[in-house]
Amino acid sequence: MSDSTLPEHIADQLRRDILRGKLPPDTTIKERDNAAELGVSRTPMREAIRILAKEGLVVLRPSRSPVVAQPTVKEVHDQVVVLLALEKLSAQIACHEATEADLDELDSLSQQIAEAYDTADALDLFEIDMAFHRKIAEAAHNAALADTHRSYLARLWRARFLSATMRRNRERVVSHHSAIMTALRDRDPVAVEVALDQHLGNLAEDIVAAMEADNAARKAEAEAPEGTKQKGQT
Amino acid sequence: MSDSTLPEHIADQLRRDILRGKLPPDTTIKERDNAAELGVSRTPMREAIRILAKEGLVVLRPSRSPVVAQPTVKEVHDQVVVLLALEKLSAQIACHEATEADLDELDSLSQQIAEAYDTADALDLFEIDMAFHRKIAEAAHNAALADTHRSYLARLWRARFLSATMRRNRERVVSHHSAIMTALRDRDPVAVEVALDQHLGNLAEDIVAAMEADNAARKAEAEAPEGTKQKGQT
DNA sequence: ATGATGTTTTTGGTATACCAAAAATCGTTG
DNA sequence: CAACGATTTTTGGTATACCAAAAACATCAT
Repeated sequence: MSDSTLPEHIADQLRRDILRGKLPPDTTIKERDNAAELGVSRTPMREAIRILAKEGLVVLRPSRSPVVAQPTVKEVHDQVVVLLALEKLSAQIACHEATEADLDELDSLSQQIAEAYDTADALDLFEIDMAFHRKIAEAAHNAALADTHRSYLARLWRARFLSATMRRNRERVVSHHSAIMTALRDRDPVAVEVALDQHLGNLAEDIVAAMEADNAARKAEAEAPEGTKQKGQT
Repeated sequence: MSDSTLPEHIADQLRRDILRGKLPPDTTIKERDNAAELGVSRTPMREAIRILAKEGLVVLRPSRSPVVAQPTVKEVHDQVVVLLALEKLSAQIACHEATEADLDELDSLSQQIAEAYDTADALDLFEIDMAFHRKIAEAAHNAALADTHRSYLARLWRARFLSATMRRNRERVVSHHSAIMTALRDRDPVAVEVALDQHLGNLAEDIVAAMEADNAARKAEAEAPEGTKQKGQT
């Protein structure tokens, strides 16, 4: 994923910090300070910020410091709807476009998830799961579709991560994945749509629940800071 | 559409030039020269180029001048597939989310097209048509969906324009639009899907035909250039 | 004390200068 | 004459300097 260009590196760095919660929502990203902190100039930092803005992770305000985006529940829900639609479309197209190699790779990924489910670290597991879904999009052999799907997957990283760590359910995930796989193997567009609806249909509400829990936790923490509440951050 | 920021203005300018064919595919966009030409500095020009790159209108190459993208027929076709899917999704959601005001606006746009079809300039007409389809996406009240849809609409501007100017068919367009409208008024997701399939289903092949014709024309011209080609590229 | 207003400071927007990598050109040599 | 290589030139990448708008702050008048 890491491009070799400096702004991409910076963007990757910031993205990680944002998605992992190190930079909580509403944190200002001052291009001067952040650039200095990373030992780079404002120009590439600026470009990196634009990349993240395009991804929806930070919001730009005219003549004001960009801030880490705080997506509302509705916004995330809306994005999940689009992600689901894109993935369903991908899977349908994949029914007549996927190569055997694609299906084998999907099998492999699905198997990896099943094997690693109990042993692996949640983060690693999550990466494999993302790879599985990304691969479905790629199996349609439609570059635009895969691109847009990947973009949504990335944008929803944090929300999906929250949801996934909250309710891990091995049986559900594994059986859903295998249902998707058999439908793809059968190249049956209807079955694949059903399977995906099943698997991702609850994703929206899971994510909503996870976000609300997270918001509540964050709010509680904000209201009871340890000791003195100094104004002014940094 | 015009944002008030300088890079956006530059991007708009370049986008027009590219989409209208003033900057044909494979033209290099040298940030120094182009910036000087517009009387701005390299920094905003650079940013503008990145915007267009994100939209797929120009391709960036490491340590090389960006060039105007020359999308292959397959690439455009793939994009049309996604656009169609997004618009169908929008319309389906709009069936239970659209307000009366949304529907009225759609009516108005659809009417404008019918009225202006024979009198208006093809470009104006096309703008209205784009507004109609964009409004469908907006009627779903899903910001992410509308955004992505708009991005595809913009990206396919040139291809759709080629296709539209090539085969103008008043009856077809008008009746299709009214079919879409009635389906939306009835808030009937199935009917709206049928109507959109009808309207946009042939779009893919229309565009393919138009692009092939355009490519042939361009190729013929390139093989018989009129006289001197000055200090150009390639 | 409070609100308005002027000043200072912060910060993003833009221009420009400098650098390094990659082409293209030209000269040299086998 | 061709092919290889050094040099020059082109061009994007990066750093920095300057500017303007907006927010924060302080001061003054009511």
